[in-house]
Amino acid sequence: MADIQKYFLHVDLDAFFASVEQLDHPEYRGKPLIIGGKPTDKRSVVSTASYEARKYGVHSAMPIYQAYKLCPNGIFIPGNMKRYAEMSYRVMSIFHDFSPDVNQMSIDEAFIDLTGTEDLFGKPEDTAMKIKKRVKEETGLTVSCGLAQTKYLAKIASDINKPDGFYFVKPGSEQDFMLNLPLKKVFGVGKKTLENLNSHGFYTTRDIYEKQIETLHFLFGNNMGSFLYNAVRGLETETFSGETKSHSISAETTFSDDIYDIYTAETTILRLCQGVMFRLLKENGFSKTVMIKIRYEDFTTVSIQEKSDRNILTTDTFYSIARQLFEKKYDYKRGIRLLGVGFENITDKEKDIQQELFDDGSEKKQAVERAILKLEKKHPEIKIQKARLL
DNA sequence: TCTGGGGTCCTAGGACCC
DNA sequence: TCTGGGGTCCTAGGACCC
Repeated sequence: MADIQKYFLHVDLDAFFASVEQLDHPEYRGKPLIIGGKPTDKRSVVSTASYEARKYGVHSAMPIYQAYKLCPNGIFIPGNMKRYAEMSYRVMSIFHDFSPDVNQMSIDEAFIDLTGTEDLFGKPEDTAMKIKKRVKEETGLTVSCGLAQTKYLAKIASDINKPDGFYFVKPGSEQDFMLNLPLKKVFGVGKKTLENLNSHGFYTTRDIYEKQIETLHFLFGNNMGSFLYNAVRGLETETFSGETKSHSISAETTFSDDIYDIYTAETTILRLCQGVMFRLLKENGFSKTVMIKIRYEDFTTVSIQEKSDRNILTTDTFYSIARQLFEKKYDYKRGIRLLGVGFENITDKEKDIQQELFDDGSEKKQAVERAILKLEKKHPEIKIQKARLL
């Protein structure tokens, strides 16, 4: 039997937050709509811009005040995550009707494994069309799809014909596809890597293709070198291979004006700790590692983490460690722009039971108490009490 | 015109051990 | 007393993505 042809569809909701708002508010339709904050917000950035707003040059991650300059007649709103999550759920549910293997990557995108679904739904490119149609009919939203034999190529392909787009990287055309792709569209090549590539005379994917792997290793390191070597040949498979090694939960906040007083800093840390602790409990996670992050007025960012010998189970403990770390790290002469806290290396309950057996304090405490009992039996004249009861 | 918030992964250096 | 070479683990910082 020949190898089964694998097919992955990457589906991306077009200008998701803005599109939901335009659905919910007819008065926003056909107008430049910017989700992110009010034009007067000092340090907000654009979360999503409607396609009408993009015509003015507004795009994601742009400071709001800059978007306002480019598009003073735009409608600026803060957004409503609860509503977007609800719509996202509805769309993802549709995907599940077409494959048991749906891999949600974020609120607005997912991979759907269409391998072996031909008997049920027909050719994968037809299935892609059916999915687009159903999403449109049932939610009013449009999606852009990329179809390919690897997730990596499907991901890049979904970006080719946005919005309401579809692109199929046909089996056998993978390398051609990559060699015709602008370098900045290569997923995983960001601003810094692009600059680095340019500085070594690489301006196209073909420039990379023409070099030996040893050269790429030497110039960009083994990892990046191999990644680039494979990517331009359409052979990259590591990027979305799954199996995340670690998990973390964090929260951070940027102050509208830099702060200089410890009291505000500590109050903020407490508030952030409460939120993060709540989220950890909600997902039944356990963590021993607390992290805090400080961004100073000049945008330099430092962080420090500490692994405790037991799981952090209460906000009190979490906060007390976070505050200690803050005091240890904080350079008190400098203004603070951002504070963040988080848990790292989160594990689930089952996995953690093993560790609990030997480093949860309860065993030690028990051992100590047993020792005390023994001692008291032997020497009835000695009375041992906990320090706090004396 | 100074640059959000929530994540994951990679790298480089130091500690520690053999 | 001037010193090798791995291997592994940990930490801080940074690149990248949505």
